[in-house]
Amino acid sequence: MRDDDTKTPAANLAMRTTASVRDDADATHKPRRKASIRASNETHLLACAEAVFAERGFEGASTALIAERAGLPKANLHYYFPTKLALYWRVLDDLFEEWNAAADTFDASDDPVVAIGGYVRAKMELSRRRPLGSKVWANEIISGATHMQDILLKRVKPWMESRVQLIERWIDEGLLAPVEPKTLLFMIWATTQHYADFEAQIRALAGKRALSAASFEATTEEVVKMILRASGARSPDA
Amino acid sequence: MRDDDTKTPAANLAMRTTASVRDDADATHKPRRKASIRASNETHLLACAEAVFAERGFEGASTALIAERAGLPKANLHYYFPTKLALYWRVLDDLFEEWNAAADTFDASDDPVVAIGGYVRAKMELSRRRPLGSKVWANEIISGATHMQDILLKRVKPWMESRVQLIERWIDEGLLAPVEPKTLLFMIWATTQHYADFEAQIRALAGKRALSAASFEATTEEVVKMILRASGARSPDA
DNA sequence: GTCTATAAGCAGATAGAC
DNA sequence: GTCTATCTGCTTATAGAC
Repeated sequence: MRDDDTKTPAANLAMRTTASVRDDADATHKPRRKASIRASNETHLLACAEAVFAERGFEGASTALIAERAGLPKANLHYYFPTKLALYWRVLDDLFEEWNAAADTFDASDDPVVAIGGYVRAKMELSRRRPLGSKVWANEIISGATHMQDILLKRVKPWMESRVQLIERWIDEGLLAPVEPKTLLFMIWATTQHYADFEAQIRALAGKRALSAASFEATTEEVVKMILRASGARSPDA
Repeated sequence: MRDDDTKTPAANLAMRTTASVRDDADATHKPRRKASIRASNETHLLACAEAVFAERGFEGASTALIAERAGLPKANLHYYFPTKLALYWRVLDDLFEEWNAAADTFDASDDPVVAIGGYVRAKMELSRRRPLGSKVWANEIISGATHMQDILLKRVKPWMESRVQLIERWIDEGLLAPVEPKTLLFMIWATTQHYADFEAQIRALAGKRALSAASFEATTEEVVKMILRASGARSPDA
């Protein structure tokens, strides 16, 4: 009944939303309580797993440490997630959902200044709100992205290709400088994710205050300005 | 006699250059041969260690795997490097030396177009030539930079602070847009290192040809152009 | 300087009582 | 659904013959 835990992240995406309500048809209150215990423990374990995978990578993370952080015996972790890999896949799934939500902001407007600016802000906000998730993603890619080929090829690549066409259209319309679209997208990803992934370096070099709420917002606007300048974006004439 | 292997990376920097010639005063040829065997084995082990640390992070890497890649018994690895941590520190040391060499290009000219453009090219070239090293560095920072505090605080921070002053001077002279200097430096690091660290993602999204020599050179010039535009750099009037 | 054998401990995963 | 005890194998590091 927990087959979904052993499938790849991409296969998992389709099934997961229905999983947490599968017992609700039952008449007694026991299944509902069980289901909510399950949901709450799974969520908690996923959050702790995200932190440990971020700090130590997949191979370096131990299920014992994840369970300890969650305040549960290691055997409970294996009750909810049969293998370390299944747990890891669930973490990657959740991260892609957030990535996907931010990606939507790219289509908020036909004005490249609004679209690109909004996307950069969304990615910066994601770095601020969920830096551990960004680190897990980065670790996975650095290690060769072996567990993410499905997500990259079936989800990220199609998104990128259609955004490349949109950028090329903007260039044709004279709303963007003649940039290589992929280079622009990579620059946006690299720069915004840097504030999550390289947090420790920024803290060491620029001091703790560099990551305070007010300072982070100012940095976000700096990044937006620089990316817009780099891309040569201008708003269409009204 | 191998005390240097157990010190921190920063302490190591000062001693290492003299270490490999310490037996040369000896009259017999034996010490020289021994020294060169040592040098060659150490170099080989360091290269293999860099690859394994890049793929799996510090905690995930095993000395057994490093030794196997080097074609040596594990005990030999421990003969040259007493602990896994000592080996890791030596790898980080070597990486910082390369980082430092690239950093020098920033001072090649008083013209911000030449200085910034040259630095971006040097960092891109480093990403192309030694992607594994960049990945080890990234892994270390993502994991909290616990083993790099010395290098960051004593070496990188002073360099950054003096470059920040240089950038502020350029802004005062009207040769750069009024950017936040640190944000510009972080954007340069993030964007250039992305081509090493996120190699697997680029390959999956843009295809293998994206990293061919000709294509990489074209991308480098794209990145240079975009960074220069982002910073609003212009050459001083002659 | 090389390498087999092994110590001491931690990893992922499971059995089975409660 | 929880948790102790345990299996099996891999981890870092060392001993000691050659």
